[in-house]
Amino acid sequence: MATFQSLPGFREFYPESLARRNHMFRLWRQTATAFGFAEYDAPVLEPLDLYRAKSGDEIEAQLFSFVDKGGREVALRPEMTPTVCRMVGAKANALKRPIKWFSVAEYYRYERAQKGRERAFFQFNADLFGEPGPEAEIELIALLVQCLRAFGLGEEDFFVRLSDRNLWFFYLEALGLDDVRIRAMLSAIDKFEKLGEDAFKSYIEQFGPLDEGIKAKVLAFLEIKTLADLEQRLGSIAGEKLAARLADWRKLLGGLEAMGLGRFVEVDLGVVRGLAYYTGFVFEAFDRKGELRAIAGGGRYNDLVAKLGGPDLPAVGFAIGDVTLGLLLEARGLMPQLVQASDIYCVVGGEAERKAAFADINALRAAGFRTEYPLKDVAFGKQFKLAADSGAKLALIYGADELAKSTVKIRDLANRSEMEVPRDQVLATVRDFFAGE
RNA sequence: GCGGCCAUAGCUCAGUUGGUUAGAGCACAAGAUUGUGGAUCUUGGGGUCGCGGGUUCAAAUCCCGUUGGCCGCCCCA
Repeated sequence: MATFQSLPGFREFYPESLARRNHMFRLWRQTATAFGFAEYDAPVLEPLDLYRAKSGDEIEAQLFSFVDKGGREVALRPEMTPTVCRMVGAKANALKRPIKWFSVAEYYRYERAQKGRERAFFQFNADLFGEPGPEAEIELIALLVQCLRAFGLGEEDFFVRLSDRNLWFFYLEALGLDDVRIRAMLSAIDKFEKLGEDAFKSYIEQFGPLDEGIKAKVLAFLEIKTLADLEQRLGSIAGEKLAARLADWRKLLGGLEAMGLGRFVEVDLGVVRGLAYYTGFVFEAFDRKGELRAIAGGGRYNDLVAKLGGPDLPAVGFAIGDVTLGLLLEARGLMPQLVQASDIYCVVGGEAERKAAFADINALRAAGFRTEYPLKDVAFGKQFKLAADSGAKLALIYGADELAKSTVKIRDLANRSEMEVPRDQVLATVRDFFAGE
């Protein structure tokens, strides 16, 4: 038992788990690149004020923050959004629109670790700046869906819940609620699933009694499951803002439908997303069985770039975490067993044969073939077992017989066939073999 | 930050009402096996029983504290 343990919520990645992590990173990068997003990176340590400015003082309790030796208040980044807003804001005028960026990075939050939640975790982050219309949401939700489908997850495994803070705002406004009550209502709606209908009804009266008719209308709004439902509910309510919003909804869902992704997206106005700075569409991805916490979340944040000192720049973004997605992939058997398989295993007889093998081993490795050999003398029989264990496709046999003839025996470990080639043709023969694979 | 359950080998676990030197399977290593395969058999290494204190002639076992894990609450950017 180790005297020194790793800190709570911080994971150590042994080769097998690092391979799984890299598997995720690889598919995320591949997918984002295919969507035309460019990768960037940024500092792990930031001024504490960056997060205070974005999320308020309460955020500090959830941060790994401290005073550095220069007396600066700093924090390990808990998310990428403020950083990327600063970066984009600083060069907004020089960047081609739309700005489509992504990153894969580690984040740190001082929270109690739970299933699906660690104190240090990785996120895939994608953001699109400079496009105010729902075209941006189409692009991002399509990317989100594809980032999950790339692992082999299907519509039976996950779905995206789509909501809209603007729609709520305009709707509640049309129902006659003032600004303060609208905000209270949004926070209540966020808790609706947990509270249940009765607790919800009393919760929303914390700023005073509320007309039963309004309560009923809010609850009915939460029932909405499709665009047709939404159009029907809003049909009786006049208002330019609501009409424009409805047009955006049609465009967004129509676009996703046209991409063939309609079956992955559900209208669910119960999604409001926390304290957030979100200003329009918001969305979250969940596993279908509802066993895990959110796989991904995001939305529009049109005010944040300006709030952090940049120009007015509309933006939409989302993040996928590695922890919950990892759990889902494990549960669905979609996390491949990524063993480090060799290409070639060299079976060596003794010291003289080893020296002969070394020259070839180095040449094979320089040519990019993953080549292994026993570091110390091992019985021949055991070496073939080691060769099989290594996952190598070929065994190169350097024995006394071969050395005498200046040849090497090459064994195809899959079909157990063997051939003998002159030493100077080993590399060429191996190249041919792997080229033909 | 709050509450519940848990902690024995790298992993999964056994360990009787407190009683000799804490065990098994898997994994790892060596041998059987000096030229051909994921097998088998034999052997071996590996433990401050999470850590600290207490009760006792005697503690893996009982008590207290602490650290860590899992689950839930708060939060979830």
